[in-house]
Amino acid sequence: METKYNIVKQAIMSKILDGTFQPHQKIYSESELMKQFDVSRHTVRVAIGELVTQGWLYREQGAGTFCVDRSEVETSMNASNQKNIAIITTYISDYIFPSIIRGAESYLSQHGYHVSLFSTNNNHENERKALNKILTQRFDGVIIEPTKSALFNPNINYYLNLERKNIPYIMINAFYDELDPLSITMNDEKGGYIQTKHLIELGHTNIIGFFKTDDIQGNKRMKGFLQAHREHGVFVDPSNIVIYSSEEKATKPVEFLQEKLSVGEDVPTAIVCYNDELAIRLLDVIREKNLQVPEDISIVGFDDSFMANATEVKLTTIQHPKSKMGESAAKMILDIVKAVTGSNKKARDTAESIVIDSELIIRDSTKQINK
Amino acid sequence: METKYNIVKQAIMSKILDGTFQPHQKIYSESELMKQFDVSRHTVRVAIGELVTQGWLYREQGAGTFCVDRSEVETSMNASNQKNIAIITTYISDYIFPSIIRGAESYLSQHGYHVSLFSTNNNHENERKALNKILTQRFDGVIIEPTKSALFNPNINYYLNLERKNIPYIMINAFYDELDPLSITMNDEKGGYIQTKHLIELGHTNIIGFFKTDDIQGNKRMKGFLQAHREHGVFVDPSNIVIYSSEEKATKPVEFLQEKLSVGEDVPTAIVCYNDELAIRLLDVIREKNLQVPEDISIVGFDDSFMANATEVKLTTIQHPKSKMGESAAKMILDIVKAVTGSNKKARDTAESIVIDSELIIRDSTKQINK
DNA sequence: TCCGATTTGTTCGTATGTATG
DNA sequence: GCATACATACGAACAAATCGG
Repeated sequence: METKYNIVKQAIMSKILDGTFQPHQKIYSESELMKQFDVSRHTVRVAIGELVTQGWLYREQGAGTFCVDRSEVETSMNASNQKNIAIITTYISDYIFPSIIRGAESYLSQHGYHVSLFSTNNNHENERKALNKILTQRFDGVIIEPTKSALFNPNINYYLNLERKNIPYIMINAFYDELDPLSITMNDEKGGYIQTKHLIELGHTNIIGFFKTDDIQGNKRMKGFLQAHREHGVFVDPSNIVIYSSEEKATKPVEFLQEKLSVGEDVPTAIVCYNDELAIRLLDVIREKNLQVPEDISIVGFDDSFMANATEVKLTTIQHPKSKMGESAAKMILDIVKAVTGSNKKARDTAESIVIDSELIIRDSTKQINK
Repeated sequence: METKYNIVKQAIMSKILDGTFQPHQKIYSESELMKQFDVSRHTVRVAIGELVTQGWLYREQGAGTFCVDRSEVETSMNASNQKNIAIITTYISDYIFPSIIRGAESYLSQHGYHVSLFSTNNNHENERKALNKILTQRFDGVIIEPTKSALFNPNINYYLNLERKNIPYIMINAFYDELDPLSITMNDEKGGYIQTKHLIELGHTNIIGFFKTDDIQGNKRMKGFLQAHREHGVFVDPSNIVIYSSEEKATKPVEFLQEKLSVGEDVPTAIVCYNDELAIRLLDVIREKNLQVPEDISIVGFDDSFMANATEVKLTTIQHPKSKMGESAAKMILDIVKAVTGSNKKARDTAESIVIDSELIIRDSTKQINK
């Protein structure tokens, strides 16, 4: 027990225990300790190394070696360092979510984290169950795609509980306004705006807009839709705005368009869709009525999903980074997680929400109108 | 992560996990490792040091370094019934896998289990990493979609270690023959058979078959393709069979068909595709050549994916249960998990692999030929 | 019981890389 | 840009424990 590194180790221990080194305070540098004990750097490093693995100190390259706050250790130590990140999405298999999940999974697994998946099917009850499990078991962080973000969220308490338990979370695609969380979202208002602007500039004035309004995205896109009309001095026929909920997505817009195209008069020349999924659905309706896209009707999607390219008529749509967004979300949550566990408050405070700019991708489903 | 000591550390970890180093067995001496990795003793000691502090190895001066018996540690750890199921797939975001994952997630979360996701991108190295994590952390069961199932699998040892650790696993879509595991698969041979039979009965005799042959599914579908020809007395032109690997999937088949259609003579009248993804890709090629489906060329897909319905020409294809398969897999693994933990061996022994019958879905991409 | 070969433990010196402030 | 501090890596030496002959 009278090895040199053990002497150094014990000396440092004493200073921690007698309070000379307070939590988060920098201890002597390695070269300082070399002088004090007249030993080599290697010996000092062995001594400090053992104290680090035993959880008394932590090192920060370029800054120094610091004393750990034991009180914090016990709260986070309560579970084995499993390195788990949870992802809650509305749908796992549909649409753009698989890509988002893949992007996140790829980044997280590269950094040694597990990815646990929960899907809510856009249902608050399921969201509650998922949050319940996350609170019960051990997770280091959560990436959440909010369920029905435009409606009042009955699970607010669960989110507040996450905060109380020091489990960081971020939101993607949308966020609950009340919580003011860190988030990565699209600029949906601008998206709706440029969808519509594009059509107006092509000469369209009779444009139907379909918006899913239980998610906040739909509301914002509608806002952009209206703004584009206003700015270009085009009057919006109120009956040209169709709002629907997740539950109605397979029926209401389709039926509305069938009706509208059957009447034969006041037929719209263009359609703004909440997303590509709807656009594809409406494409079928248009085909049934023996109309051509884009000759008879122009149509704009949103999200640039795989669907936009799978059809014969390649969709004009708004770009969505998908797997890149998943990756960004993963990076953001890991940065925060490390800041929390590493008792380095700085990164947490400097983290900022990201709003991704919306850009139009022009393909073959929109066309200049010649009246 | 690419530090020398980390390389050595990971290498030793692998040998522990794949069973090369048995509990209490002596591992290579420091000087041995120095030679093997061509590093200094210091580096070797750092690597071993970390593994010792992490509880994988223990050192005895004068004797050597030994492997810790994890089973002793884990039986006590076992108490924390975390209820985790891991799913390893080749791709998370592509094609039919999201649906499979959703089916499994839905069933498992309803039964109080977590779902952790791993994707291999059809790469053995990534598969190894995933298995590594599953062996290291605590999982109750694993659902695996094999990576390149037709090729020799270098990770067999990891699977055997799963068995040794009493972590049950099942395979979906395909399986490694050597392991003879419980599995849920399609009847791929019949699938290829009825794809082809359908075309032959429509009068086609000049049929190209595209098969991805690094997965076992492709080999079986090709077998069915050949059998259908044989049974109907139709000669197969060897140049009409195109095999490709995952890496070539975006290029080789497309280029082959472009070439074939350019020649102008001996143009095929029908195409059998390994899956819908390829069918859609080839549909574009056919369009470029100003040919019509199904008037000029009939085409049959496989899997009945979302793509089969997204295009203007709805694909004739083979039905795949997708989310139902995920659900079945989830049910099967839970049954086994419960049997193992409940020390009720019966259910485990009675569990049987499922082969799902293949059925043809006839849509608009195939047509009677009139010569 | 002792010897010698092997193996891990401790310590020093040196050099270069990288992050921080 | 610069000094400081930690991170990785090589080389060398001697000490202490183990084990087979």
